[in-house]
Amino acid sequence: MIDLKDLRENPDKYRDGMAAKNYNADLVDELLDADKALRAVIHEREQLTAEKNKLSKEVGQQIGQLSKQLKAAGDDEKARLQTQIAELKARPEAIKAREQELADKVAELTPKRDEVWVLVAQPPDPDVPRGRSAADNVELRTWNPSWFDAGKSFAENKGFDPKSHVDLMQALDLVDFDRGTKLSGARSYVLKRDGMRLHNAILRFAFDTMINDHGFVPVSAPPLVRERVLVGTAFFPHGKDDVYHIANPTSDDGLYLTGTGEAGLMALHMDEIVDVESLPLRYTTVSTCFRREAGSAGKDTAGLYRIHQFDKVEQVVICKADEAESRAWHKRMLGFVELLLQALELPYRLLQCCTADLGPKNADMVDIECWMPSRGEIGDDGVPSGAYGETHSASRLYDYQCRRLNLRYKDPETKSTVYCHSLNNTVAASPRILIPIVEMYQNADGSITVPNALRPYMNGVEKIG
RNA sequence: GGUGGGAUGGCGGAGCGGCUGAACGCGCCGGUCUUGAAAACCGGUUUCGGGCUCGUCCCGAACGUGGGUUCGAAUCCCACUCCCACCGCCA
Repeated sequence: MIDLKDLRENPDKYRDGMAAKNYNADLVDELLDADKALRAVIHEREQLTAEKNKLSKEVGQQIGQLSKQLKAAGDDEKARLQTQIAELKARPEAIKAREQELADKVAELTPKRDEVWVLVAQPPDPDVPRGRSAADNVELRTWNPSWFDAGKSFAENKGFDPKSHVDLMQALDLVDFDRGTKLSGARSYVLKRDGMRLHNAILRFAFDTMINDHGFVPVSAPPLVRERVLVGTAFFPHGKDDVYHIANPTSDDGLYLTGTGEAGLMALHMDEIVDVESLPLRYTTVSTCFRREAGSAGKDTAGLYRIHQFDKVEQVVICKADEAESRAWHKRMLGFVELLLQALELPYRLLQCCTADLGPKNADMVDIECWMPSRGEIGDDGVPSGAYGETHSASRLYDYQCRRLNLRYKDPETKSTVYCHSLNNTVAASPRILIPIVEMYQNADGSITVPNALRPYMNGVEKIG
């Protein structure tokens, strides 16, 4: 949700922001018009109400007195009192009629304004590269473990051609797609044996680093939430198609399954004025995430890349409304993930998302992509080139989300209540991250070496298969 | 699924037609006292909207949300949303 005051003062910033994100910029002017119309009506009504109140104070008590007298009065006095009361009542009653008209108008115009308001996106920051599509994202930097030279092919690095995670894991009975589909349809899977253990190991490792190394507060929040939560966290209305709605044939509890732990973590303090001393709030959670993947039909249908349900360790930071602090946290949160991926010795790159790839709520977003040998173009020899695949996404939202969530703190300097800033980033999403792990750690014989960092979480197992 | 109770400021909690933007307590801020602190005492401390002579300024509105009654509603009536308790059912 954007700041309407700022919109009135800098409409071009929002028009341009919408255009940069490939959204309909006309919505900005629709919002301006709706805002203007509503305010005009509110202003007139408020003035009338004020006048009415003033009159009440002046003549209201008199009317009360006269009404009492009327009851006790004799016939001749009755007529006089009645006239007097009628005269006194005339003005407030005239106001009332007009006031009612205006109140009706407010009731009509407010939802109209709100409907457009939630659709206007946060403008991208000026330093975010402008682009037309994800193809215009900019690589910031890459990292590779000592044993992997990114300039060479997988075979040149390891002495054999890579198998895909699907082939590797199926051969070792770590995953069962057929039975997953039997139970839950397309994009479903069953993890088994050390496949399930590896999945758990990465989640536990990621969760632990956030708690033990970076001081985040571990949380378990409901993944089943009210609509209010998803509107507040800005997943609705834009992303409504991608969310599962839970309902019975006979009743609808109005609950939705969250697509990320971010929703629950951010909504924890919805409608609160948090103590400024408690900021920045740093939360981490591990939760199952549900996504309908509407609109991605036919994309990444094979394997564990794009699935309806997965588990994710997520980090969020809620801090003071300070751009420098917000930006610093963004960098730090990316750093936490880099440490994790380096501990896992997975090649990755940081990708600055361009304006077109941002999503409505973000001012800035940096993705982290891990190298996945099975992705990319398939060569003449039938071997895929390998490619980076998105595993993490770090968003900087300023107060856009907290404004919707009505999440504020009292600034001791200015003594005013201000909306917090919020940020979020993946720590580890599995099983997607099993793809680079399994594929990078595969051996010529089809076995999979367990990354050092995960062995404590696998009861010391060093190799699968 | 059934039956009750409730929703008031940062928090707790009064008020139950005009004197209430709202008692009282806690918290917080400032002051007095003190070498300093605590205690005590005194004063202050809601949010939202609008205005311009942008000032620690003026005006207005708001007691879950929306409507109604009334000259006047936190207070009465209706609907909705949410919370709580008990019973049943399930674990």
